[in-house]
Amino acid sequence: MTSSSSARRTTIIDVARAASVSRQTVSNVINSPERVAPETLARVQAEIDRLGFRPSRAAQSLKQERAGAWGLELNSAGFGRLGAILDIFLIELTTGAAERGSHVVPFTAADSAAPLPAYERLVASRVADGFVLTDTRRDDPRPAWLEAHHVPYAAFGRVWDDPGITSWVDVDGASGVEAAVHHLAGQGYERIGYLGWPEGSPVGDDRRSGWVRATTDLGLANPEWQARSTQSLPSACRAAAGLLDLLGRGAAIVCASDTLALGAWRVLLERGLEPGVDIGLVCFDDTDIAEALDLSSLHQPLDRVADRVLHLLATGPDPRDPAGGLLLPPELVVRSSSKPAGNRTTRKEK
Amino acid sequence: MTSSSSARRTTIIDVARAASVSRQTVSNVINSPERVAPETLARVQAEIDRLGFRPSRAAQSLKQERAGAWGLELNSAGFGRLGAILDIFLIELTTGAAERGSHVVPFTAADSAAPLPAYERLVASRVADGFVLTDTRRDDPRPAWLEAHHVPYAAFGRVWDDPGITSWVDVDGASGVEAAVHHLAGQGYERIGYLGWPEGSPVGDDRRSGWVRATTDLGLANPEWQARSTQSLPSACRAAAGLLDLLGRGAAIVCASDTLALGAWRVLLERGLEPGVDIGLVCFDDTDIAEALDLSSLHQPLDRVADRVLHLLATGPDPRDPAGGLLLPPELVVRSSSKPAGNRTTRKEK
DNA sequence: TTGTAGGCGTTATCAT
DNA sequence: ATGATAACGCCTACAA
Repeated sequence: MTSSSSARRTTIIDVARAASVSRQTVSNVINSPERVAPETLARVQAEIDRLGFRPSRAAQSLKQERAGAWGLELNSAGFGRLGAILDIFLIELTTGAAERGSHVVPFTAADSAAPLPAYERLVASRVADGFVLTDTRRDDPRPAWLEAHHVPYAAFGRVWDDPGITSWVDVDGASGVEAAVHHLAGQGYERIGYLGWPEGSPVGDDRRSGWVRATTDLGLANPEWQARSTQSLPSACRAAAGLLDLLGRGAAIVCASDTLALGAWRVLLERGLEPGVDIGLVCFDDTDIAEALDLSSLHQPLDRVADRVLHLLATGPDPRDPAGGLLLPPELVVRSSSKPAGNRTTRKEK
Repeated sequence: MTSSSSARRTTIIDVARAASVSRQTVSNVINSPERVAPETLARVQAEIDRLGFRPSRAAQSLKQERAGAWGLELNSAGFGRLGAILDIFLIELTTGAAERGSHVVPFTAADSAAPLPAYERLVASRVADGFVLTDTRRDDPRPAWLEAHHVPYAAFGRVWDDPGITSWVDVDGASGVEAAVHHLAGQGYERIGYLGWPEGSPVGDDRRSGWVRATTDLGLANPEWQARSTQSLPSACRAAAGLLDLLGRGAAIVCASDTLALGAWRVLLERGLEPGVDIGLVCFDDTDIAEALDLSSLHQPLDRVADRVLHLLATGPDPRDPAGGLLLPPELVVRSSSKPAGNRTTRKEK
């Protein structure tokens, strides 16, 4: 960095002087160009460009009584990192906010189990006009608090506690898994198992329900063909091994996450089976791992989620959408791990 | 979200009225408590707490002519995501900034190859007082531009072009790899190879130099025992396979990244070799993958990097540090992939 | 120790 | 079409 300089940035007054108009006219050129004579407009605009003038955000905020920023709690799940999904979501959100003339202000709560003080600070100091919530959970204290304090918010993830709340967007895990199952069935697989998380997680249960629905619809249902595992690799390997014992070769597995898929992938390797040849594999969340392992996976449309969240923040919940928030379907990215089942007769040549 | 309310937030005047003092006294209570009579202080403080008053950030910024925020370009490498390192760095930076009364303002450049307009906007509108740079590269236009415009900045990553610039912090890749080699040698490994990136990347070359130095120091040097690969898994697998052919069982490999390690890990599995038993493995960047695969890896001290970056921003480059920025050593996290070489005689029982 | 005055840069309102 | 005035909330300097 450099010595903090003395050179004051140019203000609206500098522009006004340079263009020989009042500062109000400069303001009009920026905010209501239609009220300014074309000739004046051009002259002032030229000075604005020449001097590189931009209104001070602080002065605007003060005058307009809005910060022009949305707060985003990082680490609201308490993992100390965003993870592959929120990582990308943050970028989409930041870009989308900029397109709408706003900023994103990330913050962390000292105690992720009791985050409200952090929200309160930002509201009280008027740093954020509202919030984007992520990692919503059952008994999440945030929506109720924000409602009570009349603070705008929109959630990436369902607001579970109150069906009356519609200011959320989520990815439709059930329909995603459903699509994956249909895809695998279309590739010729007839035994399609599910490797998911332990019961009780809303996201996990949602995804599993897609497997139940799709296999039932297709007449391929078998409640035995599933296993549950936490997000640790050893656990995933154990679960995948058990599931593979049940399913046998020529079957397919849909995994609730890429970590689970990594476990399954490892077991396949240990057994000399090749994904997409001996066993079909599709996982959720199109992360680095899925890409690296060339696994078919369900890609979350995070750009659209971010767009919708910003829209909700800007306009409030859509009254045409009274029954609930918006569910966006993930997109299946087909890679080599779900090649047509016919391929499995051909042995791999590596 | 809720209807944007009419309830105006409490201001310093509300507090002044409630406590029957002038607004100036309230200001003093907050900014110079020592100049206020204890009794008055308590009374005013009580009202501040009761009303939940916090100074408006916009008004403060306007008056103090500083935004109280540091800009952070997301996606400056153009990948569309932060990645495992910047993900955590962002959280550390956000937390550290909050401790110092500032915020982090993330932003993206429309064209990550020509990011300066985005920086210029933030400076001109006084949204950010300075910037944290990441993904610094050779011929990076940002440091020079920021210097020229007297905008404070500090980089996570060396500023390569100008050795006179000392406002950066980086992780010492060379010494990290060196430590890894010494660790492996201490575990009894005698053939220690290196799986790195193609020549020409500053970060990669730096890490490789640690391998050269350590193996030379230990008398274990063999320039043949290395392979180069891009960050794609197939490429990593090919390179790892070739390296393993050279090294044979009982050797160890240090990898420049976790993706490369994933490739090596895969090849081991395919050959029925177990990491930490038949082949020692250490990788850089202690990411999810390293954790999931139980690989020993070099953990970057991102909390300290963030702390130092914020310190640099607050105070300017340290004049006691005229020779360059600060290199922090990564910490070796030992997991099962670098168990003592003696273990390799015992066959795995799984 | 406390209070008063002025201004940071902008925009809305109301004149001209 | 353009300009003057006031106000957003706070803080620094100075006055009492």
